[in-house]
Amino acid sequence: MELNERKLRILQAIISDFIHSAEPVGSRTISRKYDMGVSPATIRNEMSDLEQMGFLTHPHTSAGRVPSAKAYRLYVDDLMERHELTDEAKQTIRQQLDTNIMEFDKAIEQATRILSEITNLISFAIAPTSEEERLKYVNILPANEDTVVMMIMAESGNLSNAMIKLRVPYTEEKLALLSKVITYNFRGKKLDDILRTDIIRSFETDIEALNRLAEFVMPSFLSTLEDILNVELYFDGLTNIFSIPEYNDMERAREMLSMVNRKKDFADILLQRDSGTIITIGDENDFESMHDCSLITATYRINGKLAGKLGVIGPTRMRYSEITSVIDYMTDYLNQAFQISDTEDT
Amino acid sequence: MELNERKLRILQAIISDFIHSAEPVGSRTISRKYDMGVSPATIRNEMSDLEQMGFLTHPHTSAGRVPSAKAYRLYVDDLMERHELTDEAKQTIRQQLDTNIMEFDKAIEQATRILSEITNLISFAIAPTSEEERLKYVNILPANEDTVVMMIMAESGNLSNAMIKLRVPYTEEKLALLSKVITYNFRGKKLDDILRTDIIRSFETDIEALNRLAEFVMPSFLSTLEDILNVELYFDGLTNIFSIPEYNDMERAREMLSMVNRKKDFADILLQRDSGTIITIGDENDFESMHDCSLITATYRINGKLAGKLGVIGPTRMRYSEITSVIDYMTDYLNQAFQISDTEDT
DNA sequence: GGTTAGCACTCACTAAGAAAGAGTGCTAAC
DNA sequence: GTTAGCACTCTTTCTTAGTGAGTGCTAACC
Repeated sequence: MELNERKLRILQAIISDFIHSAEPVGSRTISRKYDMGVSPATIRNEMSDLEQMGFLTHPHTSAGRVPSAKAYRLYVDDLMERHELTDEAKQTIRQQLDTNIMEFDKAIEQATRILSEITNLISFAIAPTSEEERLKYVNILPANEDTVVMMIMAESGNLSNAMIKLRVPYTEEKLALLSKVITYNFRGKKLDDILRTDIIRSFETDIEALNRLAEFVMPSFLSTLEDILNVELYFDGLTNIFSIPEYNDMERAREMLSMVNRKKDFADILLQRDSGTIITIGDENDFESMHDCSLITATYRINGKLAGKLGVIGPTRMRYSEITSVIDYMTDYLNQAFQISDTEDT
Repeated sequence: MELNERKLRILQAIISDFIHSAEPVGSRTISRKYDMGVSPATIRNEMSDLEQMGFLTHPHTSAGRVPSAKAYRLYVDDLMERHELTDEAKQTIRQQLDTNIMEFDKAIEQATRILSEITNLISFAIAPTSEEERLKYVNILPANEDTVVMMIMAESGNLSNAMIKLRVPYTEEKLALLSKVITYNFRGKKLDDILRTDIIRSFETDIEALNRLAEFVMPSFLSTLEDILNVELYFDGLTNIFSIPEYNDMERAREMLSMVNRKKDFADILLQRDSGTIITIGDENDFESMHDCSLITATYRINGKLAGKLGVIGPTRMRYSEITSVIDYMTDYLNQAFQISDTEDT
């Protein structure tokens, strides 16, 4: 059977109606609202064809039609019009994502927040995977009498701190010296590799007092490196679930949130996805538990290299067009903002 | 009417049964499970008295009894036995809260997580209010070619970073100098006061190049100070709401989460509370929307001065005894861990 | 041959009624 | 003061019937 012009128009009408109403769409609704120029009966015939072709389903005999994953796929690939963000929308995003005063992890967190606010879905972001991450320098500074703070800077600009409680006295000079020694030893090495070396052996200085300090500092150094390497996962808009009709059922809402709560698993799902803006709809998702969700992710880059992901998860019925536009705009913006050789002039 | 021995025993039985079952408790249940030595009829009479005294209510004529806020108050003040944490429980908490390698804000965040896991309720913490917070030093370090990172250390050990994108070239020496100048200018001053001064005027150096750098740095400096002063609010265990029978009703679950989502308001509620371990039950809470919740908060201190709060929110039916023990143990531990003159030897 | 009106049919949803079960409240006897 | 007995209340669950939205089929129409 052929997917002719009229069938496409009807399908499109059904999809956009359903996306907004969340109610199965009947033939009369279409003929009334979308001015097809044919009677409901004709539309019914077409709908019946579309159903046979796998684009529509029936919750039950006497209900209207609901788009299938296949229909959304067609819609996303061919039918939907590209949504252009208004200038105000763009400006709001830029303002709230003011990257001049943010480290990128804060910016990502903020992006997640904005995204859930705009889309009314659950949004998430995963920080860049940093297997290639290399150490830039370490800096140890005094905090209190018996506490120091260690800053670890990675080449990408990824930054992490640790407070370390020392059991030995220190002076600022010694800290500075120790920082230099550690930096000298490990600069330019992959964090991953540093973690794998037998650090206690590889690290040796002839200065006794420094070694004593290092004894306290090294464990924190390692665990902080681990922290940096751990993929950080951000979520926002979890309570939006209450305004999504698909999750009016307590059981489904719980299921959704518990899926999102198994952060390790969810991070794996994200890490496995290809780069670029990817939409997976319903059973296109590899995981059983996501068979009636859609997932949209896009990749952002820090300095053109490290890549993280930003996206939303929700019911298959979602406003794909607007949402992808927002996500794309945000990732574009982040890419620019965290480009190392950003030489634009303002 | 007098609250005699037997009435108290019955009340206690009802409360502990209801705390675990979440079902209205009938006279037969009490006589069967708690071996009162009297018949259900007698217990019914006593229950009727207790109801008249305001300790019990009736969802409807033919249901069992449910403790009122007044009953929980009595229970919390007089009836409940102090719950002693097991050594394993204590050890688990200590292990997970390993403060040797954490700044206090991470520790607080972690504490919130542990608390919700143990209690199966929604837990929260508010970072110390820092009106008295004073600047210790500022340190600006290179990050990338055109980006630097500014570290602001407060006297309490509160630490904050900002990445700053410069539009002018810099050298490490200049950054170090600028750090020193800023530190020199503002060291020991209240963050609050620094924010209020006309910073551009008050801050002047005769070195032209430095001024140019400062131009880019100062806005970030200020906004980071603001960040530190903003009370940070942590939540965890939000999805626990699905396993609490009181929130089986979608509407109530949403209400609960939306209350907790209005972070500003919720922070205000917390800030208004007295210090120490405070339990407010049902309509003892000032806010209408919290009239069927109980709130338990405890105060922790950083360096004996700055005080934040840690606690849980849930239905009035909660395991007060265990929960307060856990919270108290955690705050005690935090107090010790972040005591400035901690001289214990291990 | 495509289009349409007409109509029987399906199925979710709602309301109303009936039956069951848990628990109270009262009374009268112990 | 305590208890057994029993009527009564109210929720919960299960039926049953009615309603309405929407389909699917057929026969007529252009």
